[in-house]
Amino acid sequence: MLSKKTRYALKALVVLGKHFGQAPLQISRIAAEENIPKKFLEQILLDLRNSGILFSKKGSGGGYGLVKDPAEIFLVQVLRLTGGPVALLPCVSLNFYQKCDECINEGTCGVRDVFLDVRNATLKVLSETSIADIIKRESILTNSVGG
Amino acid sequence: MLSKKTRYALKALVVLGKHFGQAPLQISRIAAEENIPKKFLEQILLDLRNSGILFSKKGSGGGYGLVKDPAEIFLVQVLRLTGGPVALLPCVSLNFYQKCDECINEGTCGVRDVFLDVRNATLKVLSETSIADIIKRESILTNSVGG
DNA sequence: ATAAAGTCTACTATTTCTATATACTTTGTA
DNA sequence: TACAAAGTATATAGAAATAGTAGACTTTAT
Repeated sequence: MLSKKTRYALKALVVLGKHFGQAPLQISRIAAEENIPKKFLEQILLDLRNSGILFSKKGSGGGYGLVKDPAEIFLVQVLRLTGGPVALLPCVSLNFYQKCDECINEGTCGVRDVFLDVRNATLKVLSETSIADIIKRESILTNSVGG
Repeated sequence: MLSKKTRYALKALVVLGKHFGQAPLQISRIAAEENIPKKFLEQILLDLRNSGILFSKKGSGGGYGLVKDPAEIFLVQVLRLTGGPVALLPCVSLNFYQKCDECINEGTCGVRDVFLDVRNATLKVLSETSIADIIKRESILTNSVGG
């Protein structure tokens, strides 16, 4: 499962994506709009800023905005920045690799081999989908409900 | 990430799969072979027995064995029995569905929509792969290293 | 009878996650 | 220039999940 941190980050980026190119948005506004605890969101957005995908502006009229076009922010990146797991086993992770404590021979481990396939399948979706795609999907879902 | 419980369960089932049709295997032997804490493994195997995929035999000469052919035990099932997550979001899980606390409209949530795709991709691999497949992969990996 | 195995329940320790608190800095504007 | 609006930074607390351990009990083969 994704952590709440990752989920909140995705939701916030979607909101920010909808306002790309406009004036920065305040944390409190995003928090209210997406039902996210404000103080928690502060930390998350700060992280995202420090990793370079958001800019911020202090003081009155300040807030956060996307540095890049939402079409260029892919979900893998967000998961990785917020520490969310892509792989289901540490020994199969590209960015957070760790040997499994109990494992005797990683090179011949059949379990590992299958979860490499799982990781690749997951990664394909997450690395092909951007924040802009999520926004598109939302508008499709909204319109198809409406009529 | 999979829990250790799930990992240990998979490893144990692979060992048991290799001995399918033969005399039952002792917990202590599986634990030793796979570097799994014995007491922890006891609980896990007991769970798997109570859910019907293993049989057990008490007393001297006792132990555990697979009820079904390893070719008929698929990884999805093991993950679900051991509580491991398949979906990355609760609102997208088939067997452990939960509404996301913060979510305002599930039906039009773009994040959810993407993670439905992710779930389907993952599920495809996990529901097509059996314990027997893992054993096959292991022998392929072992032989390709050997020569 | 005894020893080898599994059964069952409870408990504890550790870690990770989620959230909150507090004090500080920058910036716009009255 | 004071003040308020915003983000910055770090620490800490609380909660939940995970991992592992302990101990007493039951069944079965010899």
